[in-house]
This record gives sequence, C-alpha cells and structure tokens, in this order.
Amino acid sequence: MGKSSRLSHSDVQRESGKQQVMDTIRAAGSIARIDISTATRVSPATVTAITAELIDVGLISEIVPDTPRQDAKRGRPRVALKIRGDAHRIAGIKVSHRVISVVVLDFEGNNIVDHEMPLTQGRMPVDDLCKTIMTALGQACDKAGIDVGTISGMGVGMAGMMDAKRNFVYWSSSLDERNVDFGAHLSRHAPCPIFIDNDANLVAKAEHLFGKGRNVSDFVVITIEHGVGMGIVIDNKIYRGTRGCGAEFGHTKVQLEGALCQCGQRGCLEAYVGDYALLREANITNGGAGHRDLGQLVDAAKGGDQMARSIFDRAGRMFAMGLANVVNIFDPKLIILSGARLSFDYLYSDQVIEEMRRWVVQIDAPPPKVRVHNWGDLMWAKGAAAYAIEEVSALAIRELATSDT
Amino acid sequence: MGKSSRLSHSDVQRESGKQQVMDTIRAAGSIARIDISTATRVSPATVTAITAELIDVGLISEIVPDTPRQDAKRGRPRVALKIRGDAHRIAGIKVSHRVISVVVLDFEGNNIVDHEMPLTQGRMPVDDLCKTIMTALGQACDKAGIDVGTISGMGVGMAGMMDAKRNFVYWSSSLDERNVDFGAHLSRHAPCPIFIDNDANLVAKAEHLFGKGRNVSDFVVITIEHGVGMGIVIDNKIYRGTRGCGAEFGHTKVQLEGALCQCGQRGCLEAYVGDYALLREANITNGGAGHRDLGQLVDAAKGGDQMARSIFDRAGRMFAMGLANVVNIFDPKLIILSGARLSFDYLYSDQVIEEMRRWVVQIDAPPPKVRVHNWGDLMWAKGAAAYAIEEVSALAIRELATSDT
DNA sequence: TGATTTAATTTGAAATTCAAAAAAAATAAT
DNA sequence: ATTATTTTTTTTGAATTTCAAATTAAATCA
Repeated sequence: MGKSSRLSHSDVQRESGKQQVMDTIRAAGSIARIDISTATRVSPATVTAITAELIDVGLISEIVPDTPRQDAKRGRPRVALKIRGDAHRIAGIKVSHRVISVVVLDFEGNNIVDHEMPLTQGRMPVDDLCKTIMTALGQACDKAGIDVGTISGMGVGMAGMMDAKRNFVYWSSSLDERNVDFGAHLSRHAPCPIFIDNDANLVAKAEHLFGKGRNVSDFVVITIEHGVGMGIVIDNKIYRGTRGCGAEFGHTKVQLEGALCQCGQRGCLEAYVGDYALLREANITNGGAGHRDLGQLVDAAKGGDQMARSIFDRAGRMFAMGLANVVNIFDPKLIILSGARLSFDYLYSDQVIEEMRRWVVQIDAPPPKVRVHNWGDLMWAKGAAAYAIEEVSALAIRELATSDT
Repeated sequence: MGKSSRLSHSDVQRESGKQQVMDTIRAAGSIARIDISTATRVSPATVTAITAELIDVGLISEIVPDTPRQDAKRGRPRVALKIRGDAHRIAGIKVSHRVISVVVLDFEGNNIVDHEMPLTQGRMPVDDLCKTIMTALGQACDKAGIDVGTISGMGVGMAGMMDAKRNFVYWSSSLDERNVDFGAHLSRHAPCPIFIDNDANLVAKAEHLFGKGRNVSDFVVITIEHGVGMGIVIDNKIYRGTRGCGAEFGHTKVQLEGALCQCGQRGCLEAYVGDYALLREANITNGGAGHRDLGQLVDAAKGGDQMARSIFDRAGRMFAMGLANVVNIFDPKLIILSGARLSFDYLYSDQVIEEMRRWVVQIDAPPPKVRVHNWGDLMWAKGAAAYAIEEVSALAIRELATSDT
C-alpha cells in the first residue's frame, strides 16, 4: 500500500486544454482568443480549435461589439468570448441551524433568484434533511418561475467534516447520524448532480470565482460566524487536508492553558474571539447585572465603556496573533476576511491587521495583503453554487470528449 | 498582471509521462513495468515505450533476478526496473556557519563520499563563498578519487530566504550582501547545473526522496538546530509560500507578549525551545553561578534536578502547542521530526507528542502520525543532493524530448 | 506436452497540440 | 479609392503522445 499514492492522481487532475481555456474565460469574465493563448501558453491554433468546439456545444459565446469602434488600433479587432449564462442553471444551498439559504445562478454566476427557508429544528435525520433541502430549492424555483428540472447542478454546504470527493459526511451538526453517504441519499431526491463540501471551503471557492480571490492562485479566507473558519486555496485548488475537516483555525491555540472553548479544550482562538466568548466575559465582569447581547456590547465599546473596550481589545489582539501564525506557517499572497456580520468590525479593524503585520517575520518582501470582504448572508450559498459551477463545467467538458465527433 | 497567473504554469508543471515513470521508479526503488502502469494509470503499452527509451539512454536498467525463482506464481515473471546509479553523480552541499558539508551521491542516492570542511568565518562575500564551496567539493572529490568534472548536478542549501526557481538569494546569514543572484555567481565556478534552496525545504526533499516521507504525498518536516525550521510537502511538491522564505514555524507565536526572541519579537516558539532560550533560563535561575551548556542541562534534568526539568517541561509544552497549531491549520498525514542532535530528545518525547494530540481538534479520523527521524549531520547535505537529483532527472528527461528521435 | 496464467510488446488508430502559412478585418498612407 | 500595414483568427499538415486490442513471451500446473 502507499505505493500507488505517489502519482496516481496527478494525471486525472491535470487540466485538459479545454478546461484550461474554460477556466481562463471564467476568470477573466470576457477575453479574446489571443489573450487566452498568452494566458494559458496554449497556441492560438489550439485556442481557435477549442473555443470553436465550446461555442459549438453552447458553453461559451462571442460577444458582439455593441460599440462599433473601440480604442483606435490597427489590425483585425479581437473578439471577446464569454461564458454563456444560459448554458446551465446552478443551485447553491447552505444549510445552517435556523435556516436554509438557496441561490440559483446562471452559468456565468449571475443571480437568478435567492430564497431563505426557516428551519424548525437544526439537527435532523438524513432523509428529512434531504426533503427539506428539496423543499427549499422548490420554493426558490417557484419564486423565479422556473422548473426544478432545469437545474443542472447543485452545491450543498454545511458545517462539519466531510469528504467532498465522495460526497460523504463524517459528521455534521445538521445531521443526527455520523458517517452518512449523504450524496447517495440526496441523489435520490435531486434531479441533477450534487456536490457537497464544508462551508469554509465553499466560501473560499466563492472568493476564488466571484470575489476578491479572483485571479489569485494562493490565498486564505477567514470567516467568523459563531465559530472561526478558514479556507485555503493553494495553486488554484482548495487545500482540504487529509482528514477533510478543513483548517480548524478557530481551534488553534493562542494561550497555554487558556480560556475554555466550547470544544472542551483550552486556549483556542475561538474561546477569545467567538461571540459566546465575548459575552461570557462581559457577563462575568458585569457582576451578574443582566445579560447583554453582542450589539449592546459593541455599542458600549463605541460609547467609550472601558470594560467593553478592553474585552474587544484582547479579542483583537488574540485574533492578530492567530492570523500572524497562519502567515508565518503559510505565507499566503492574500488574506481575505470574509464576513456577513458587521458586528465583527472590531476584528477586521486596521489596528488588528497592523498588529498582525508586526508579528509576522520581517523580511524584504511585503507582508501579505489583507482584504475585508463584507458579503451578505448569501455568501455561503453562493459558495456552494460556485463549487457546483466548477464541477458542472468540468463534467460538461469531460462529456464533450466522450461523445460524438 | 494577475491575469496570466491563474493557469499559465500548470502546463509547465504537469509531469510528462516520462517524468511520472521516472519518479515512480525512484520512489519505489525497484518496480516492474506492470506496477508502474497501475501506479501511474498509464497504459502498459506506454510504459513499455517509455521505459525502453529510458533504458536506451541509460537512466534506468532492468534488474536481473539473482534468485532464479521468487514466490511461486504462474505467468510470465515480472522484471523489475531501477534507477541506474552510475547514470549521474550528484553533489549536495550545506553551508552553515562553522562548516561546509558535502556529499556526493550516485543517481540512485547511494553515498559515494562525504566530507566536512571547517569555516573560519560564517559570513563572507559572494565570491569567497563560491570559491569556498568549490574547494569543499574539490576536497570531497579528491577523497573519493573522482574528477569534479564528472558531477552532473549540485544542490546547495543554506539558511535564509531565497527563490529556488531563480537561484536567487534575498538574504542569507552566510552572505554579507543582500539580493544576490547567487546561482549566476556560483555557475561561473561550477562545471555543472546548480540548484539552490532554503535548508528547511531541502530536508523536506530528503525525507521525501530518501527518508520517512517516501511515498507520502503530503507531510510536514520539523527540524530543530539553532532555530526551529519547517518544510512542507503538499501533493508531492515542496510548498514554498509566496515570499520564498519557507515556513517560519520557529516564529509562530505561542504566547502573547511572551519571551524575547532573537528576531526581536516576543512570544515566538523559538524563544521557548531554542537552545539559547533554554540556556538563558538556566543561567538566570542558576543565580549567575557559572554558565552551563546544554549537555549539562540535559544531564541535570535526567538526574532529577527540578529546576532543569521544569525548563524542559515548559519547552516541551510550548513545542506541543506549536505542533498542534500546525496540525489544526494543515492537517497533514504525517509529521516528521527530523534532527541531528540527540540533545533535543526532550522535544521529541512521547509525552510531547501525546500532548500535541490532545490539543488537536478531535474527530473520528486518526490524528496525524508522528515519526522521529534521527539522521546524522549529513541530513542537510543529503537534502541538497536530493533536490539536485530531482532536478537533474527532470533536465535529462527534457533533453530527451528535445534531441533526436 | 499442452493448458493456463501473467507480463511485456507490437501495431494501428485516435487525440492533442503546434508551427507555418493563409485568410480576415481593421487602420494608415498614398 | 487603392494599397500597405498591422493584428487577430483560421486552416493545414505534421509531430507527439497515448491507448485499446492483439500478439508474443515466459513462467507454472496438470
């Protein structure tokens, strides 16, 4: 054993010319053949051949120049190509505890419809969850007046540990069972291919395809919701680690024998920056004088309350330390702080980022860029859709090779 | 900018069939064609064609079965292939402060000769270092009675930050100048291709080719010498980060506002586990009663000295915390603790590893394996040679394609 | 000795890619 | 208005790589 692990997959993973061209067009939005050629180092002849085939099957199209003349240059004008939005409809679904969010995107990534469906229970049996997901998708489709059957791929994101390759869920807080072949179950209800992954990875996908990670080959995305998540992109691919649970940034240790975390361990980053951690501190120091929620605490800090401010100060410093560790280990080009909640402002402040930079090993090269991306709640569902778009794209191209001509 | 970064290199990097076959043979040591086929998923027909060519140019050879009968099985017996050791001679050179270590290996990785040359000064001008390196290599060759001109590739490892791809050194403690095109300088003195990289990366290479990382696609190597280094292998490739300084594991922070590190920052792991850190503590607590060296300190701890023991205890706990953070971020299959100095026993103890495991997020899947690899001092030089072997191999195969039939 | 099994090789065809030449579509110059 | 020039795209024919299927080779088993 082991013998086969060394190289066996590199062949499968290596992108065919078609894939490469397709990805380049998607990344660019719109791009002429000659630019595809220079970007991919594939010869113009081949680009012509490939794009002709892709146009033929309807995956991409030429853009007719509406402005008759562009920036005056000689020579045959370049004609740009783009993904055909109407080639496929893709759904992205994010399952969280209280709600299921759905988006339907066209193949270009444009929003067709989005929808939220409240959940009465966070944890449920496998088949219930499948049905619930399909109900949510059905409602979204009704809203847009489209048929569920016209959707050609569906990404599903949820918290927990899973093997994306096999659509297998080791554990998720949304399921009352461990080690479920969730892909197989959901397939029975869904009329299209399904792609399941950890939600942190999906946000990374979303940033890569649609967000601030576009055209960046290596970066890290950090998200804060209830917990602290991290997604890693290396060489344009999601890095998933060996156990498939994604990077557990929230449980990196920032203090020996430190604060108690909900995971049962001590000194986790999450135990300093998570909302429950902040509230815990606030309510202890508050002398039991009634619970405060996070909004109140933020207001208090902004209003100059020393106590509240010191709580956020420490959280910020711990967060900077955790970030610095990531940079010292990974040395990414870019860190994206991706979030839906404005209440985490204090962690995304310039001060925290400055502090992180000071803790990074100093060398001549500039420290990694940090960009804050404040998506709405749809971020997660869009990530799921982004994943599905990539996979459907790959599928379509593989089919191309198999069938006809 | 940016636009071309997305895919441009994937084409260059993707292994040709020949590379794949060559790598598989090297990783296996010896392997039959049919097994190469299954390992690489390349058809038997192609494997036959490729291996025929490789045999033709003398890079590999068939192994004649010395034992006439093997484990009794029917069918045509498989004939194993192996790298031809005499195809090339490769040098590996590690520059440290007090000594230059040299190894010369054959193409299979067998030791032909090793040699150490003391240095009178640790930091020197570029051309001096080039000459010194060539002198050391000359001495090694003399020792073995071989001609320097017969060496077909040379790997050089040194501490510091460098861009391996360009053989460019941003900074090294062995040079009195920054931003040196060291490859260009050394090329003027050397009769063969040169490959330069950070020493931590080279140890990772050594483990991958010759050590405990053989046949493992993703792992992390941690080395402790004066400082704490880390090398990362992802998908059979060295992960170098964007700034090319390798992973700065030694400067990850394990304590907010903690102990002062030689880098000037506070709370670095190195400031707790580095030898100078231990001695600093020992000598403070010693009440100024004469300096003790690390050996003495180790002996004292083993002899039951409470003070000494508590120093190692804390160092061990900090090390475990640092390791746990790497696991929580990276989730590698395997961690190799690679070292030349036995005095670091206390960091590589079962207790420390157990502690680390407890600090890793608990999931169903087993935690990463930890293996201690106690190489001699040659580890570093062998790493340099390993790198050169890989590169010369790639070169030879590229030439194959270029020249003749 | 022939049947069976497994490994390796041969052969012809398919797929992919590219260099070089040609064509297309624009502007600039005369 | 015509020709020259420039740049992009397409066509064409050839080289390379790879594989499926058939064949050959080398062993053991009956």
